[in-house]
This record gives sequence, C-alpha cells and structure tokens, in this order.
Amino acid sequence: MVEEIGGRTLKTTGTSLRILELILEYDGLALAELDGMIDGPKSSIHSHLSTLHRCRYVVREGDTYVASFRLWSMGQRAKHRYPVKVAEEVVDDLAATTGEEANFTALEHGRLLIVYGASEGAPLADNDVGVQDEHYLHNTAAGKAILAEMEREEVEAVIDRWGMPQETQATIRDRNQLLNSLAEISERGYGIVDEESAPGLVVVGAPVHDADDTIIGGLSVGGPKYRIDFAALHSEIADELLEAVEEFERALRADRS
Amino acid sequence: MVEEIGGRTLKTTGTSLRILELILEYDGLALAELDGMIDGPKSSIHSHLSTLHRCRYVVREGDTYVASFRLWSMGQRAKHRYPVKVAEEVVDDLAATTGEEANFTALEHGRLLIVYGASEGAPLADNDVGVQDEHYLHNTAAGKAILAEMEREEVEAVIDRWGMPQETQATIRDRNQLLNSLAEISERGYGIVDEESAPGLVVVGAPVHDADDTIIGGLSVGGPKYRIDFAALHSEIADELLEAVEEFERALRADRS
DNA sequence: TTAACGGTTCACATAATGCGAACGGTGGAC
DNA sequence: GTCCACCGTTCGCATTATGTGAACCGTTAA
Repeated sequence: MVEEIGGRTLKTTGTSLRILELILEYDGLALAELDGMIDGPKSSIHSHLSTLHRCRYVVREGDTYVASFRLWSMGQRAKHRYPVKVAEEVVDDLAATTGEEANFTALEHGRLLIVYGASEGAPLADNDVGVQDEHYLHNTAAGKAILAEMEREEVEAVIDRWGMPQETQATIRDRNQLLNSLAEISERGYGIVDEESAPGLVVVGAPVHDADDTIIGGLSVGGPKYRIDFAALHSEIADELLEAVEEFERALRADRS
Repeated sequence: MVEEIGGRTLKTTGTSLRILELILEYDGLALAELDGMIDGPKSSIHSHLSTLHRCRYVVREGDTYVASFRLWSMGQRAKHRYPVKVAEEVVDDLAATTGEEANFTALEHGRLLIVYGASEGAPLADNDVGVQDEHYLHNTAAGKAILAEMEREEVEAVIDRWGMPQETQATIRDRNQLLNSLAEISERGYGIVDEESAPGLVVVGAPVHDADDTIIGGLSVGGPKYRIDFAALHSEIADELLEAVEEFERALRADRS
C-alpha cells in the first residue's frame, strides 16, 4: 500500500525527522554540517537539534549529534511485525542451495527494506542493512514481481511517489516499458534484473504473501553475472526461489494458527 | 551525561515523537485511542499521524497506526555505536559462570537501556528488550554504581530530570539517603539492589568504561532472592561481576587500537 | 431508518516557529 | 600574545504554521 492520501502534514515534525535521518545517514553531524543540507538558518536547525536531544533521539558527542542507542531500542519493538525468524531460515536455506546471495525484503510505502540477507549460508554483516538500503521496486527483481501483482492504479501511485531513478545504465527509465513488462512477469511469477540495480549483478525475485494473501515483501537470489548462467537463472534458480517462497508462506500460515 | 541545558524546544516535534512512542508501546494505536492519551483535539492528533505516516515512521493497518519496519532499519544504524558483540560475549560468560541472569545496559540521558541480556547461557527473548525497558539509575544495581562515580552535581541533575519513582516497597525514596549511600558504593566498586527494582530480585552491578574512561553503561548479574545467598552476592558473585567488567573494558581498549 | 462512532476536512485565531542579527567561546594563524 | 575566523548559542520580532472545534462523511449496529 502506498496510501498516497493524507491530511495536513506538519512541517516542523517533517524537518525534525529529516534532520534525524541525516544524522543517522552520516553517523553523526554537527550543526555547521547540517546547515546547508537543511534550508533555514542555523538557529532553526539548532532548535530542532535541541528538541531531538531533549526527546532523547540523539546524543551529543562534543559538537556532533549522534543517533541515540534508544533508537535501536525502539526499533526492536518495530521488528516483531515481520516474521524475521522465518525469513532467516528460508533465506539461509535459499543461499545454501543456490550458492548465491539471498535476501528477504519488506514492502513498506512502496519501497523494499532489507530484513535479512545471507550469502552462502553466512549472514551478511549488519553494515549492509540500514537506511541507505531502501530499494526501489522498478529496478529490483522482487520489486518488479511485486509491481506485477498490484493494480495498475497502485503501480502508478508507487511510480508517482518515488519516480524511476536510474541506478545503472540498464535501469528501465521508461514508464510504459515498465508497465508493459509487468504482464509477462505476473504470468511466470518472478521478476529478474539484469544489471538494472547494480553493475554485473543479476537477480531473480518474487513476492511473499502473508496468511491473508497480502504482499508483505519479496524474496530474491542473485549474484555476479559472470558466474550465473542466464538459462539457469530462469530455470533451476527460479524454481528454487519459488520453492523457498512456498516454504515461507507455508510457515506464515502455520504461525497464524 | 544528562546535558540538562538545551535551547528552544519545538512543541510540535515533541508531541509527534510522543505519539510515535505511544504507538510503539501499545503495538499500534488508532486515532480514537490516542485521543485521551495526548491532549488536544482529534484533529491535531490526526495531523501528527498524517505526518508520521508521510514520513514513513508508521504504517496503517485499517484504522490503527503501527510503527513501520523502517524504524527497525534505522535502529540498526544506531546500534553500532555500542560494542554489542563484546557485550554479548561477556554477558554470556557471566551468565554461565554465575548461573544467574546477566545484563549489559547502555547509559544514555541518565537512563539505562538494555543492550543484551542472557540467562544461564541463553539469550533473553527480544520481547524483553524495548521501550519499556528503560531503567532508572536510583533503583538498579548498575545504576547506583554509576551514580556513585558521577560528580555530585551530575547526580543531582539526573535525579532532577527523572525523579525517584518508587517501583517497589524497597525502592529508596529519600534523596539524601541515596546520596549518602553512594560513597560506600563508590569505594567497593559495585552497587546492589535488594528488591528495589522488582520484588524478590537481588542484583549486583557495576559501571563499564570505554577506552577513554567514560562510563558507557553497566553490567549486572542477579536473580531471585530465595536462591541467592547474600554473602555470596557480596563476595563470589561480585568478584565474578568485576572480573567480567575487567574483561569487557580490556576488549574495548583492544578494539580501539 | 436512524443513531452512534470514528476518521477526515475546513476556516479561523493565535501561539509557536522561522528568521536574522548579535553574542561568546575556542582554536589557529600571524 | 593578539587577532581573526569559526561555530554554537541566545534573543526579539514578524509571520506563518499549528491548535482548535465544529461540521462532514462512511461504516456499523440497533
């Protein structure tokens, strides 16, 4: 769901949160550094920082503001909404059987957030998971497969909101081209990217549904193009992916009961 | 550091964040439920919710707003400021050698946040870690030990900010009584609580310093009073605690080089 | 069919925020 | 040692963004 609708939006809260996100992204920022990233005079930014500090979302280290540990603590509470445990098992399995990197990503507000990733059985470092790892739908394998299952209207809403930034040379830039490709993807049940998200990377991905049959995210496997045979990508690897999705969804239905 | 100083504080951001925290605490809230928890008319709360939604801090499930998974993603980035890996090892060890529950908590804004806890070698469930698990300093073992190492002025600042809520019958309510007890704690290097935080629970705790010798949090071990011999608490268990702290700080110094 | 309930919208008054200039403290350059 | 540049902080004022409450809709239950 993109839920493009929404009543009045408070400017003050918006900029405060944007400042928090910048602090997170840069692993700490000083007032002078934020000046220029945020429009408005230093004094305004100062007020926002004071507020974030007083509400304990940031901590001061000298003159630089750093995200508080409390933020992690809060995040822990947000985590349980997704079946992280199940995701870990399924992803580990998928990475082991294919020998490539597997990921489960959560769908939220028309973006994909990495929940868990593993490469050849070993979990990816936490460094790889974070704010910057919000993927678009139009240039990811699972993303395209998700779009393919959405109503046309909703697809438009997602593209309207996020655009179609060109990450690599191969990224689809044309809206109609993307829309036209969705029918085929929908039919075969999985999407692929051929260097469309990162150079040299090919990936297969598919949507994951919860017990109520709503899409909760995407599962994907992929690796370097030189190593992966395109025929295999469309046959064995895609099969293993879809099997993993089946297993995932079976586990979700079991959890619910 | 409590850093009681702080310039102008923005009311709008403050209430937005407070709403977010309530949503987190209750695992999702509807507008009607928030009305009453937050003062102000529904329409104001609605604006805040719309803002949090647009900024992707919450997600809608029907009429209830739930914390977004993105919040977890953001939290991951805040985590690395603390030596979680080291903490896990040390806490696991301490729990194993003592046979009781051990915890490492992070000191921030005059409160202690659980970073990692283990009981008899097994990690505690994630459920036990969260917003509600922000401990006070005045009624926790590690907290009192931390206060004992602070300047008098800073201790006052902490108490001024957070007060001394009475969690159990045994909780110290008198400010002077607390202040007077700190000298003794400081001398022996560890603090204890005798049912002051939870009924039937006794705990020993001590501060943990980073390579720069500033307090980053507290380590503690404890368990049910009926099982723990008070003499042992002050001797063997305290010894093992302090040894664990040593190990912790040694690892931190090694990390820095 | 109606009433109750909850979310959403709107126009208005006001108070909270944005603003810019001035202040103060610190560190480096000359 | 002095001066300058830099950065965080403070303050008063103008204005605009927010708080407010009433009215509006859509849904559900009586």
